[in-house]
Amino acid sequence: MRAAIVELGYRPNSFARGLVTNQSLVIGLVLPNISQPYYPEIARGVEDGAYEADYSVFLSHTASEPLRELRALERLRDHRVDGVIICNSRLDDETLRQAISGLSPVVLVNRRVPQVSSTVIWTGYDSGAAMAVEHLYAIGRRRIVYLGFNFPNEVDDARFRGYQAGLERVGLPFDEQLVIRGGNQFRGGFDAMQRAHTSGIEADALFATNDLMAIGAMRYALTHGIDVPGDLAIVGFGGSDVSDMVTPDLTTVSMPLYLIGITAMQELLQLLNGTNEQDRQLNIEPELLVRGSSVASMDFSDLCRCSG
Amino acid sequence: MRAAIVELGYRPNSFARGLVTNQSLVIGLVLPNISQPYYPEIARGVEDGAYEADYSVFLSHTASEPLRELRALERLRDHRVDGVIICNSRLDDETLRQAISGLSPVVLVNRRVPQVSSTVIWTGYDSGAAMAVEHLYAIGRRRIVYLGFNFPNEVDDARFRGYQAGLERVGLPFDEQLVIRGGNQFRGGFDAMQRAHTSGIEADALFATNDLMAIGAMRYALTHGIDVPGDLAIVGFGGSDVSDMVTPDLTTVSMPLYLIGITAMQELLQLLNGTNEQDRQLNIEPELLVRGSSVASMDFSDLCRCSG
DNA sequence: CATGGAATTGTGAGCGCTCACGTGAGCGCT
DNA sequence: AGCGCTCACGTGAGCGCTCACAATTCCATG
Repeated sequence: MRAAIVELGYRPNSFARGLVTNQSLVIGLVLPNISQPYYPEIARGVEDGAYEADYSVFLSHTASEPLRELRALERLRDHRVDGVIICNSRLDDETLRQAISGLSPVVLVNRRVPQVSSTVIWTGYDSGAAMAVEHLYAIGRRRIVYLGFNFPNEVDDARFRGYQAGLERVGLPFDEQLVIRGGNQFRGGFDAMQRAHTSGIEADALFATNDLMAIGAMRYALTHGIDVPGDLAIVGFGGSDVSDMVTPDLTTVSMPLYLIGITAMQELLQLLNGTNEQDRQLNIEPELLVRGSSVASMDFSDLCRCSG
Repeated sequence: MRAAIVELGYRPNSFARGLVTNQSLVIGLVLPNISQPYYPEIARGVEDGAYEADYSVFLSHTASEPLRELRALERLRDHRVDGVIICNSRLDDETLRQAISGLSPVVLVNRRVPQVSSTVIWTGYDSGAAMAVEHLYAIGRRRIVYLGFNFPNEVDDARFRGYQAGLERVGLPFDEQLVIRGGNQFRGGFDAMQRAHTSGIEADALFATNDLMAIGAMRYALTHGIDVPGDLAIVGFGGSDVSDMVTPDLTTVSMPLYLIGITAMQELLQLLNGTNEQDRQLNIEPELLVRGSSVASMDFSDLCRCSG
């Protein structure tokens, strides 16, 4: 009998099974842009966690458009997914609250919504930024620039608060003039640095809200006679792969993205099993990788983390 | 009546519908590693194509393990997906042939399997590599190193053949001594370049089989008194984001990854509609981005492609 | 040897949909 | 008015599974 099942290649029909059990063994992963840094690594964590637990994952890319995110969520509901992980939702609180309500177990990554029952995974953006400031202080820097986004963003705000908190902790005054802003890519960092430089800003360190902007700023500095880290120590945020391919290597606050992904998945599974109560909030702490852009160069091979 | 449907929030049950229609409006995307460069961009193309056509996509990451790929394919079959896109399959011909046979419409990306009915999307690795060689020849270089993988790989082979073809086309002799190999990451390129340098290789140009290795080699060169592009012109392959964040910017053969993804999806949709016959093979040609690592530096702002 | 209870096997309803079919209304024509 | 036609609508079977319950088997015990 059992042998016959194998021999005839019988495979249960998931539609029929789902129809009666009302579960699909599928979860949905919603993120703004799968081809932006960070997200692939989170997705990998989610995928690995799901694979272990015999779940499959729907990938929904929203192109950072709220409307598309909403449609994606609807589609997931129509497909009767068992749960959903939403990264950096672009929906406003009210819309998100409504969309979630029909979806049962939901894990939110890097987004907090009041009065919604869902687990939240939050990365220590604030503490990471404070860490960067303390590091720069520890190596003797006293005038630390904050390079942030030139548009409103919850995550950039959190890092900015962390920057301020870090200054306070080491006893440095906050100076509005040391805050510069630009687009969230390489070019944004380059241009912001250029404006700051030509307007004669006085600084000996720079903390950027993400790695690309830090690299852009570093590029400007190096091509305009500013030595890094001699004249200007630079720290980025993200821990992206690029950060150790530039010269000098970029000191960066590294987020454990894979861990975030797999944790989100595990939390979801526990919600599915009923092992966990709702409304948990988990903080995942980043880590400071000290490299050549903040500390005078050592032997290259000691710094290189690539395994080849 | 129609109003009542909307008002009561009725949504058809996809299980029941699937049970009778035998289609799921879902396709599977199988790839070795979602967090490696290139794949996210392909995935984005696939997702966008699917979204337009009201399809959802299952993401299956195989961690480059054949066994896991096989299990992923089985799971997709169990979920009754309507079609599958497989990128760079790690399965051997026979296993892949069997796995595919139960899956109906399949689009293979960067993998050709004899005697299997499936559409194949193939990137012009060979022609792209030849393009790189011709470019290096055009700027006066005559001793062009090939930096490849130190393990067997179909795609690296194709680029190597292209390199040889390029040499032949411009009338340069192939020299075994100019072929160096290493691991497929930054460190692999760095180390291979180091070995070549210490063993006293004579060369004025280098073509690497991917961007990371090219950047590794460039890093070694720059930190050991070899001027790039003065003494050594370097061309990479891939067109990854990193390539224009290093100094100097890396000349690279850029693959239209998004196009590959969306084309794969469109081919699959046509297979699903029966609009297309099986066994098509599509070639997608790469493009050479000439930048600072092969051509003496111009004003930086002209070279920067970032929009910020 | 009879009998109770556990273990195994068998049966059928129903999950929510689609699709084929049957019924009846509606229409234009003679 | 009567006929034949089309079209709208209602009805019911069946997709393949699970789960509750009935039927049967089997063994251990009095």
